[in-house]
Amino acid sequence: MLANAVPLERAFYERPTEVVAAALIGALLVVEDPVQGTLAGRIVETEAYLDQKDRASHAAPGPTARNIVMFAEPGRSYVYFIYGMYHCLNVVARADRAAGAILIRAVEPLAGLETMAERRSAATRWQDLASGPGKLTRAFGISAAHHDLSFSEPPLRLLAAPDMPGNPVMASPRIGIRHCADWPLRFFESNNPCVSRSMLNRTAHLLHGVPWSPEDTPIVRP
DNA sequence: CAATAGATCATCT
DNA sequence: GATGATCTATTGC
Repeated sequence: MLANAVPLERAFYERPTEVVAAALIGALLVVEDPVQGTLAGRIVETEAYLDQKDRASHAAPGPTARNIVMFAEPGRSYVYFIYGMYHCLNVVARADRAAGAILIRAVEPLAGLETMAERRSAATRWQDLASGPGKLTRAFGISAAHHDLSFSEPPLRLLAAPDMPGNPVMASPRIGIRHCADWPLRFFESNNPCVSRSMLNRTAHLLHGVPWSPEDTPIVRP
């Protein structure tokens, strides 16, 4: 599967952030570990973080030392450290020259499961090796060393979704934020056991056509 | 099941 | 000095 997979090209990332976030569902994340070899997973959950009008986004205050890559070249990584303990992996993407990034929240492990299991001893089933943004970076060994790298060459690669049947994509509010908590910018594959938390008890809906964006505005904005 | 506490630090006010 | 795009263990129904 990995042998025939094609890297995502620049045009893929140069679209509205929420469109790219939805389109990443089903794509393959591949990380070359210098010691353990190839680790791979199929993306099953993402969240879009927009520009200054999105108060939940790191880009909201405008460019700073930490978030500057969100304003820079699409198709590169934005890795940050949070809660004194975890790293989060983002993909820079947007249509204009504003800012935007997509948090990779969960993947379905495909290769390197033994390495992931060693690093994620708390996981009791393979579906939970990377079923959350912090779990994923721990399983894949992603750290600050992976910040601001291209996704088009090792050690970080994003490959187009293989021509495989996948379940429908759904949208819901983002998780773990205070501001703009109603914006439906979380995307996940329905009925996939590798999606983080429970998708129940949350208002999720099937994604028809392009994802919602703030300009559409039926949602109550703070 | 659901709710909560604690770990732990880079970043920004 | 407070905050946070989290995870895990533990407690209580």
